[in-house]
Amino acid sequence: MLFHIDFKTGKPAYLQLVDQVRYAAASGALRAGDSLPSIRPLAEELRVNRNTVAKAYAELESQGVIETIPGKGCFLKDGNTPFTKPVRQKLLLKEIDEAVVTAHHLQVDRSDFLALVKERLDYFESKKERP
Amino acid sequence: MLFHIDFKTGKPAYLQLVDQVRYAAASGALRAGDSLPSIRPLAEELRVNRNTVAKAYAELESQGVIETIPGKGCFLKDGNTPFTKPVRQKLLLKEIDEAVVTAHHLQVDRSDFLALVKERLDYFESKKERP
DNA sequence: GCAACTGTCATAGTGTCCTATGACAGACGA
DNA sequence: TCGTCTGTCATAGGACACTATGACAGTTGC
Repeated sequence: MLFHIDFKTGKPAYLQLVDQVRYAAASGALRAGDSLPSIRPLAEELRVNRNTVAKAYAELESQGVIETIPGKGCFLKDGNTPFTKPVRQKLLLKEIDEAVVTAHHLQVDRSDFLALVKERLDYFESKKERP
Repeated sequence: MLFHIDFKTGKPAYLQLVDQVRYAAASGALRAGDSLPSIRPLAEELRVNRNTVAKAYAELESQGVIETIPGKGCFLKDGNTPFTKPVRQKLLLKEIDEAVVTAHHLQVDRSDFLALVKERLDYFESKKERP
């Protein structure tokens, strides 16, 4: 099974699912046009309410990650964002800054940090190439 | 004024303050041993309840960022974390992965992403050197 | 057309997060 | 010692987030 909910973390179930779908898309486990599991069976498998899954899918649609067609299902969109390059970079900066600040408090130095970043970029890239 | 609360974002006030103190520490605006603004005056300046500031400071203390001495005040700790290097790297991976996944969905490619990371690292480093 | 599937919406209950008020205890200086 | 500063704790109210239930609407295949 591709997705899993951890009820011990305190993080809302629907957000866990959102993250996992985003992760699956970024790592190539899901590709543009792929259909996502439909709401009711997935809810049953994850032991959550169907509306919890529906909320996750709604959030993903608002983020432009998936497209949902009532009566048919939900599908992964191709990655075209509606934002211009400067806007996209600005959105990214927020998350990068958080990581940089955390690195400072964890006393991870520049070279270690960069090595970690490259390692993760390589990891995602390798998974996309060999699905 | 060093800190500011934006009531429009929906993000809890105390978390905004936590982020700003962490940011200030990482950028060198606050240094080890510096005393933070005391709770009541800061609360008044930020137009929040004093317990909201207290909660932020409590959170920062639990993160090991500051040290609070009842009756005296709150002070920035030196950055020694209680974690071993592998543990610290693992904690960082979570945030790095989030940024990498977001970069994928925003279609920011590897070289642009790395450039942004280096730019931010440089930025924080320069601020630490010239306070 | 019917049955079984898809997602959607309105509603409600439960919990918890966030904030605020008031009273308390330690530290310091006049 | 007294006043005033520091942070702390207990409590409570209000808002909102999260989840759940039930009824609804579009799509597909028999």
